[in-house]
Amino acid sequence: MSPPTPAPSATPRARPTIADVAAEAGVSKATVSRYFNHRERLLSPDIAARVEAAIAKLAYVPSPMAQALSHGRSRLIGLVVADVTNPYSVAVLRGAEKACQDAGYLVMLFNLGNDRERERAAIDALASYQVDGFILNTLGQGEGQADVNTLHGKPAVLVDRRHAGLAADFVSLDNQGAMREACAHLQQQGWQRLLYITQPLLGVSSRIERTEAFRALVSSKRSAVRGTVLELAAEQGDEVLDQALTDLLRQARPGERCAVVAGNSVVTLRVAAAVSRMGWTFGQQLGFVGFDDPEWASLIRPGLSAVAQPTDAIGQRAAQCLLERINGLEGPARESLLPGLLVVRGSSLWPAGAPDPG
Amino acid sequence: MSPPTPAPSATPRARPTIADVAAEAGVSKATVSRYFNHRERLLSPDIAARVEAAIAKLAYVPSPMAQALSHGRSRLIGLVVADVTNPYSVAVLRGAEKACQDAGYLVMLFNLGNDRERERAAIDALASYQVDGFILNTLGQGEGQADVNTLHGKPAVLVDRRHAGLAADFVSLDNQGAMREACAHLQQQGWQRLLYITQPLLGVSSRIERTEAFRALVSSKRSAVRGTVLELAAEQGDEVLDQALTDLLRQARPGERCAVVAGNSVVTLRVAAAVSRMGWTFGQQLGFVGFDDPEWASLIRPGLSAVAQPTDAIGQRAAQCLLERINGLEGPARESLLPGLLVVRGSSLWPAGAPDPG
DNA sequence: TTGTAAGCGTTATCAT
DNA sequence: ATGATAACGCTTACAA
Repeated sequence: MSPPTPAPSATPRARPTIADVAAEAGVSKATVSRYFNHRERLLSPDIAARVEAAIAKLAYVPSPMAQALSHGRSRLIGLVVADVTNPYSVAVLRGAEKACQDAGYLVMLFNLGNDRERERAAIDALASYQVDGFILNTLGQGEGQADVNTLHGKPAVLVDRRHAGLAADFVSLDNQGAMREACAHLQQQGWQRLLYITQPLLGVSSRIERTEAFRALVSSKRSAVRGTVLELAAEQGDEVLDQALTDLLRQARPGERCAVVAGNSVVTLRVAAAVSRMGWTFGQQLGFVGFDDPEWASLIRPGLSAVAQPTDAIGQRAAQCLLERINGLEGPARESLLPGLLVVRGSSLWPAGAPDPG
Repeated sequence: MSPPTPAPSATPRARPTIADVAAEAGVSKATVSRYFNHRERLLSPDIAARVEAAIAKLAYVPSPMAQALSHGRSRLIGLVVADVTNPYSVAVLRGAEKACQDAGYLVMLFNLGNDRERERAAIDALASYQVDGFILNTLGQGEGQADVNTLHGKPAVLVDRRHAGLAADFVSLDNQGAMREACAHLQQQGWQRLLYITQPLLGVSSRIERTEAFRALVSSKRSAVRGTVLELAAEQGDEVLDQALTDLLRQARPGERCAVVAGNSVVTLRVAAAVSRMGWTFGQQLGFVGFDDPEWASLIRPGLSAVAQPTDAIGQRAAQCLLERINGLEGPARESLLPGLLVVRGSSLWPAGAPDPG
């Protein structure tokens, strides 16, 4: 309907600015800005309509960077991950990213590559982009440890790992409940001698909590099972693990059956390799339940039982918490402990033909 | 040494700006800016020293957003991933992210969640943040397909998947070479009847290239092996796969041994599950080589042979290409095809005790 | 209700 | 070699 309006500038390719829209609509820049920010409160319908038409015609989109510079909000969320290679982190990331996108935020990712010294640098870099908040799944240890000051006054939510000096919202698997479920299931199936294998604690809260929960369970008066803990470092050779498993069986009392609880899928992988090396079969010589439920858990005969983490929900909850804080919610740090799901497969079942556990 | 200098402003917590540094050093803002941008060319040593001291004292860090607004560069790289859940994508992401960080760039991540319609929205969102370039690992299909216009004049590099309408640098596994190596190995080990299983092609270039390479190999005059292709969709039930495998063996000529080549680790997972269902053993009833080398490949007895992708190198090369373009490199689109690494495990070895393949 | 003008923190073009 | 000053695209007092 309207005649084509050749842009006055020589380069019509550049993104239109708020000034272009203002000119097109015959109003001031402020009015266009108000169209986006305070439309209902203070803008007459006819002017609003003209602005809207101009915006549509020029396909104008506000520049978040300019908005950030002026207004101080960037619609950006900084996500710091200890290790993108870790499937758990990625799964959480996915949930968080989705929730953020739905709320109109973009996620800036920073991967620590497991280098704890880079944590502070990561946060500073993100902060320099005026991110509105942080989602942190990091070590929380070492030189560059994050503290309240580092966050430049922006809210943060911690995922999976608490930080000593940081009173922020915290979202994680209910480690204690998950451990209780795993051990109760093993015990009920007749596995009485348990070995919990974890990566080195190194101050990582989730590892510590799982280990403590395990210790509490096996040392409780009412508990019928015995238990030991093994910290297994990546640098340690397979002999260490093989030896530990051999010892486990050797030290069992007559008739006492042994099972391993793995602290996460990294450990699960090593245990599965070890069992393969020994020529054992899960559910026979050795029972097994692992934290995390990797896609290949059902491929290891006769299927690895696992406590699946609600990773997507954790990510979404983290994003939700953060967005609430960004929107001004005050109050003390909150804690969301989400329940795990015990997936029972062959590795933890009492073998058919064996004497009944009851 | 120097006496404490109480900040004149009431809020000493705010990040220092270039103006603060200028005041502290007793110079103009322009001089401070020059200290960062054209230090060597035009700045006297003594002034430079004063500026440097002020910067150190105030712990000043330039604001990338303001720089982006003014100068047009954001030191940001937009990374669009079809699916963060895909370990391949993540591995590449990791390599790219590392290279970008080393070059002083930050990575903004956008996950499509395999929704091809969101590709355009992702690029627009990233572009609105003035990203200096794009790394794209996407579908390149559907409504929101990226084209040159979408990129807002910013350079892009394509990873793993070509786009029809996009003449950008391209980095990927050498699919043809990898397929040749996989098939040659199988043939040499005596597997003569091959079934290539791929996810539905759907216009994805890597899938198409692998499939075409396979077809060319098995139909070549000099080839001693026969071959078939199966497109297996996620929606299709396991019966389809089980039937295909059963047919494969049934249709083999007497003495002809059958093997599967899997197009990626998703397919590998399904094939491994199927073989487990049938009670077969890899390397016996069925030979196997898969594209991608997931961490659990060695756990499936007797070990799954695989063509490992140089994911880290692919990511780094992608970042390198992009940074070169950002720094002004002109010229036609380049192609980097990186070689895969054949990892031989039991699944593709001629079983001991079987008649010699030679 | 709408317009004017002063920032936000940089960089770049002028002068000097 | 250094200092004003005008952008960059937007928001928001303050005026009208």
